[in-house]
Amino acid sequence: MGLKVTPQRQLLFRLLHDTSTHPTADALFELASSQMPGISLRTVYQTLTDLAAMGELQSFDFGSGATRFDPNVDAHHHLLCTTCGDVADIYAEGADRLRVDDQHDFVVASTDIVFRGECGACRNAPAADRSRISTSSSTIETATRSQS
Amino acid sequence: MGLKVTPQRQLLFRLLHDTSTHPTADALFELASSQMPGISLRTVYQTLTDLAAMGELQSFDFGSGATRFDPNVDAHHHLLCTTCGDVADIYAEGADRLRVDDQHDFVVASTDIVFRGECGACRNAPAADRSRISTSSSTIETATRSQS
DNA sequence: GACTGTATTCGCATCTGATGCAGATCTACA
DNA sequence: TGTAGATCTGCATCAGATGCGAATACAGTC
Repeated sequence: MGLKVTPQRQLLFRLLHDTSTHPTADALFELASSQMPGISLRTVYQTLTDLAAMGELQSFDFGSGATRFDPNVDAHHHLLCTTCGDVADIYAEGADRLRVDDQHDFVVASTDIVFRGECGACRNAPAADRSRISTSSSTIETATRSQS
Repeated sequence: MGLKVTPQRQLLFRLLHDTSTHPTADALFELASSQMPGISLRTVYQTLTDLAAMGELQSFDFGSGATRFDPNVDAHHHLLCTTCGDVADIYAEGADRLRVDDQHDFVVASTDIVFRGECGACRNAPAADRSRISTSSSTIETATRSQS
């Protein structure tokens, strides 16, 4: 017995897979609300939590305060632009050769790698434009907060 | 003009450097309160924020919901035990050979690497002990919720 | 040692992200 | 179609974190 198919779940699943950003629950709620007025933020949280528990999503926290969700469940890593807050998936070269030295008695289950820096769009954008960028994507709100 | 030397700052600085764990603001507040009753949680947050801004501390968020602070400001990485929530510093072999492929137009400023898994203490601990320890990890709590 | 300007501390209010709960609603199966 | 049980929703609530203003304490000057 899997999860029941409800319009809310269908919508959220579709929205997640249609976006290349890594939206927060709140950003997803905004998106969903525009297509299904009345959907509850509580439902968004619940659905995301369920999907993550089922392994259909990965969830991350890049220190912005809000959890981000990623429908890409492959072993992959992330680029985080500290200017606009955008997150991109990446398969980093050399990641499989990382080692924890033996003096640490530790069994590694997974390895999270986050490259922080500046994306091309932000580097090329005039300073004046940057604020515009950071308010126009769905990840925005995180970006503006992190700059304060 | 640097920061003024106050007893609160001296205490917090000492506590941070005396501990090998990576305490949260709240944990540090508990510690500080035992040695300086009356110290304010607000002061702890303020001091940690100041020190981090000055580069005397690194702050991290491993997805537990609470920011952790680390007086080790060298370029280093972390082991996170998903059972007990403990964090250890590590200098991972191969980290300097990680590459972001050229197709990503991205300038890397820093690289965060977190190895998630189980520490020796938890692996060797009797099962009965684990539940006592395990309340601090958010990943666990997420997993258990999803089953309800 | 006393004085003074200013940084710091502290308590309270408040914000954001997230979750618990219970009643209303809806899905899926017989 | 009827029904059991899952799901949705709104509200209350929690934790971590921060803003603000008044009280306090530090550090430099005399």
